[in-house]
Amino acid sequence: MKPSTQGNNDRKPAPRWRRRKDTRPAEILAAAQEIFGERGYDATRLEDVGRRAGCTKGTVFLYYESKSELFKAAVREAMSPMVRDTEQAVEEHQGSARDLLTKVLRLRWEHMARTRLTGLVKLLLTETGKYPDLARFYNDEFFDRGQALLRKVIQKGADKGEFRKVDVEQAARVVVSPLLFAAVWRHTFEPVVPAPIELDEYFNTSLEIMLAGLDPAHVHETVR
Amino acid sequence: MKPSTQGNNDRKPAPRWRRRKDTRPAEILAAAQEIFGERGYDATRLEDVGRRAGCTKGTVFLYYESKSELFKAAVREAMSPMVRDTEQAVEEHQGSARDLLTKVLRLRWEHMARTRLTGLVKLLLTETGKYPDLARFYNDEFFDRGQALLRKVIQKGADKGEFRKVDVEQAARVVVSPLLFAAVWRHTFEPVVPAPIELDEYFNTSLEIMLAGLDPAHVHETVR
DNA sequence: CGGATAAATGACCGAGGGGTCAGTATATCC
DNA sequence: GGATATACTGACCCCTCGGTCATTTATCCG
Repeated sequence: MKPSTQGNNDRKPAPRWRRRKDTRPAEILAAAQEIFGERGYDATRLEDVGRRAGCTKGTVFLYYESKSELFKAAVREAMSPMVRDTEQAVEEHQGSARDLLTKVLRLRWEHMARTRLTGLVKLLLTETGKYPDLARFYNDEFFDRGQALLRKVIQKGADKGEFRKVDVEQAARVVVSPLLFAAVWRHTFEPVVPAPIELDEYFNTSLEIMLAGLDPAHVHETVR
Repeated sequence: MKPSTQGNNDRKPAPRWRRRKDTRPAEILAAAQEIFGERGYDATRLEDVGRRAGCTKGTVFLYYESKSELFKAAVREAMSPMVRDTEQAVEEHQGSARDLLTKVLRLRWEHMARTRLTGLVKLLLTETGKYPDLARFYNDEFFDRGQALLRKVIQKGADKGEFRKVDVEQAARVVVSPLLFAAVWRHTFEPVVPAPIELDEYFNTSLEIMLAGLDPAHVHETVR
């Protein structure tokens, strides 16, 4: 006798799959976030996403219209908490602009370093080049909001005399670039390079430089 | 009589193509640099490269082994001058470390902002993720050399007391990140966003912040 | 001029993968 | 324990694109 199932009950040969209309979307989304993050947009096969989510490609299409819609959903779900947390932090903050800037950058850093986000941030920065609608989506829904926040913080610091007078818009970009660089680095070069970045050292150094760079104590004329 | 050609000479019906064994490689390389830069690695069709170079896909393969070899050649040709110039600048420099750092960063900036390089730098940072050999190639042949140079400059400044004591390796990364961010930005988001970055403003602001950030005049303790 | 050489072509191959859908297995209801 | 509804499957379609190669055609040379 072929022991088709465990135990004495040979009536339920353990169904090959189950219906879970309500949990599927989340399962698929989680798998998509992982795999998109690991391999990038193009290299992600929907069949693999399905497999990791415990279903088939067909099921993926049952819940998401297309690859690019799935991607957007994955990004949205992963990034929203970060944006929300950061906006809240700015709103509630009492105290120096220095501390606030530190807090905001650190919050972003934590999110990016410790969640599935790393991979997705890198992705957005990079592979969206050939998909203008994805680029626009990311820019409008996330990047711009983040930058607006940073501009606000820097402007506030400048007004209170805690920061130098700088071009606020450009400074906001300068200040995030180390974070973005880290995201790109980790997912592009770290895997092929012997020595990994010491992440916390890197972040702390970048914060040091940024804070010192914005400090008004400076009276050097810097560039000609 | 069928007027096969212009004028009186009906013997040379304008050849459909010409032999140019010696100029083809360069033509193809130039086309490849442009198109890779515009569209990224995957989205680049060798047929399009051929067309822009004035030949067919078949001819491309006559001079380059494969797509990835063509890509490496394109990158090598585009990046070498920058690396060479920068290394030379460091070698020959007399004067303050501040000036040297400024010079090196500005040199890189000029190269990246004004040549076909922008597109390729962005590419390397991004799409190489799924092609480990390309990532390794770029890291070994270019990125590492550039970073070594920056470390040297920063170390020198620290030794002479012109810069603060910082984690040199991390600082070298922080200092380039605005440049890399700009490369990514221009090729990913600028096309889909109304207002472009004011490039020179951006660079100057970033230089300001970096130089001030490394200045030893600072006695704040910055981060806890 | 005409034959030899080889540069260039373009039709072709095959793998890969997004997207579809007829059929099948599971859940539910009576 | 059917009968019905539908979540899920997996084989299939078809297009794209890197890479190949027999054939075509420009050029060289005697």
